[in-house]
Amino acid sequence: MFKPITIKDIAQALELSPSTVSRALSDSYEINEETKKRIIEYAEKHNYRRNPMASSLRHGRSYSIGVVVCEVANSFFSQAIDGIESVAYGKGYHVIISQSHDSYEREVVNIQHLANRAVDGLLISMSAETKDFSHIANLHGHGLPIVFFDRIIDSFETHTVTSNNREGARMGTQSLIDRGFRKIAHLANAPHLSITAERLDGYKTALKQHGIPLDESLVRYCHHGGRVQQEVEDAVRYFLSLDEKPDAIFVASDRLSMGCLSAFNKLAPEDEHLSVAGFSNSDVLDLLQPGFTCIRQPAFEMGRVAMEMLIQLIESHYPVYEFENTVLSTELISR
Amino acid sequence: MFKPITIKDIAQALELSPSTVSRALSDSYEINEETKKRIIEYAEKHNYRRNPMASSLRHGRSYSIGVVVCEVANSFFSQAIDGIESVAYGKGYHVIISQSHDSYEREVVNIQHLANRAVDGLLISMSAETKDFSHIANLHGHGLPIVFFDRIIDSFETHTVTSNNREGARMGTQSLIDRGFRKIAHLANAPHLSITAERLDGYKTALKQHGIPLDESLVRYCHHGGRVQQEVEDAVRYFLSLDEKPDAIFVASDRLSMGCLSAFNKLAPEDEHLSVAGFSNSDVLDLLQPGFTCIRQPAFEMGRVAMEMLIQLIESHYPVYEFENTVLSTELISR
DNA sequence: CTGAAAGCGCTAACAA
DNA sequence: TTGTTAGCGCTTTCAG
Repeated sequence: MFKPITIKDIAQALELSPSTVSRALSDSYEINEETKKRIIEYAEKHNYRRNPMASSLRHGRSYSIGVVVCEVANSFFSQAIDGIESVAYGKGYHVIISQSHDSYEREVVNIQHLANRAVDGLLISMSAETKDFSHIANLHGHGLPIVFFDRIIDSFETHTVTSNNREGARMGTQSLIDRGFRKIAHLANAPHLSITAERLDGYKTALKQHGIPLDESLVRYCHHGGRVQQEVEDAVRYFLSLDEKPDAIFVASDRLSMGCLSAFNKLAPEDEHLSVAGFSNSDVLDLLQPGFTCIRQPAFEMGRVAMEMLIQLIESHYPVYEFENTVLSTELISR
Repeated sequence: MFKPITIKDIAQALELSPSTVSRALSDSYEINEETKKRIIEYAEKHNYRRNPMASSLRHGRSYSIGVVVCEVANSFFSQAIDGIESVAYGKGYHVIISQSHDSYEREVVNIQHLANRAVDGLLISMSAETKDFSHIANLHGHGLPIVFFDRIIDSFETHTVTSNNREGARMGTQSLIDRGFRKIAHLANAPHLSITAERLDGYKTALKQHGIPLDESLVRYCHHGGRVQQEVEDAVRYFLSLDEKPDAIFVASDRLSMGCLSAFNKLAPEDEHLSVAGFSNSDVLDLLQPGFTCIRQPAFEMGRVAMEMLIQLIESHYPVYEFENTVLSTELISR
């Protein structure tokens, strides 16, 4: 049905060889200006576009990269994707987004799908469920360039980009302490995510710095990262059921913050109040909950940096042995 | 660097011809079960994957489709994408998502980028800015299968999927009327979008049915679809400045609803109240604004149907001349 | 400055 | 049941 014009067609029409046309179209210096002009004009007139598949096959490169995130309907990730795209387009790369929905199984399928040469490299933020990394190890072992961002794993020798989760969590928790709260709960993400441990650590540090003893019963994990609202509700209900209720909560993520606020609205009695601070890149949350103090990650920047690192890996002609672990700083937005 | 195993490698190792291997791997009936087993085992052991580029080049098909939406960080579109993916994966298609950010220019670039054989077909929801369709007309004219969904244009002979915007808007407006409001404003999307006209129409119908005269000054458009918060604030400020302020607003979209609620929070005096109803597929909005009545579109279903139609176009061996304009129904969620 | 030819990996006639 | 061959569209030596 859809039969685009090829280099051969142009060559025939202009009575030249395909190689000449190819060269002219990539603006080779060894082609007569006159001829070049003729070719380019003809190509434009018949709106020729290079067949990317043939080109890729020839080069052994697809000029596209795969991004694996848990979901795109998430301010943090969509901002990161914008950052990725901003670099990718500039360097002539395509971006293929794929969502794991925080399911291990889907993550495996998607990565497999992307991997075999359909992409030149992978930008991965781990799913909340993933504990076994062999699907990635395999590809990485065969030399597929991979950069991890945000939810990283350190069992691989490669570049990573994260934000300063410890410091962010510390600042967030401290902001609650500064407002006079002492019984501060922590609503955490899935336990085996890198960000979960780091943020928990920051929370603990803040408590320690102010001589507040850590109460393990005030820390609750959400194994599905809040994707299942039920688990958030369970956690909030648990907090509300305690003899000594917490007077504030420090929440580990965007989605959890939303879940937490809405669960609280639903479960708590009218007159009950609870102060919440947490990680969030959501404008909506800002807008609708003016009192909400949040830790903002430089998501766009993170995407940008990750993509730049990936391109560096892809385009390097020698194997790379030195890896960077970039840590960007977070920002406290309090009101 | 990354050098995956090819059919030729397998053939060599097993002392067979590439074609035999190829056939075995696509489970051809004409290959000896014994040989087939050997080949498949070897392939699995060395985890062979078919090079999609070569395969595509050969078939003249990429088995991937492009999706063009304004943004993914939007409940409606991310749900629609989930619907699209659910069908696509089942049928062996890849989904390449690209965001126009409601900019005409980016839409043109993205579509160009996707079009030339990198994809077998396109699923498009128009950007708010787009008035000129020649970039699409061109491709469509050359036979590239295209299905429009949600924000459609009817200057093309092809399938479309929308929801019943008129009826949704009518129900939403009526719900406000039922609650006793008479001065109902309408915060509309960009004027040249199909959905804008339809929703405006539904709003008018509801007013008419209840004998409320239409006051044109109560209708305000957002030319950037609410992407620029300023324009939403301007509209809200305008409503608040009227001598006869509206007592309710019917809002045309997700993003506008958020913008509107937050602008109102920001601009209106404490004691001022305003009832809002509007189109929205956002869970967050539901959660944080319990009083918000919304019109929900079957986004997932819309994606599903659009993708099925597209596959039908792609896989049809004859030119298709009969086109369907599917309209799915919307749902009123009131509280 | 231009052309001929080979080959990226895969598949499908055609032959055997 | 298996092999041979040609070619998808593009690029790049190598040879004029």
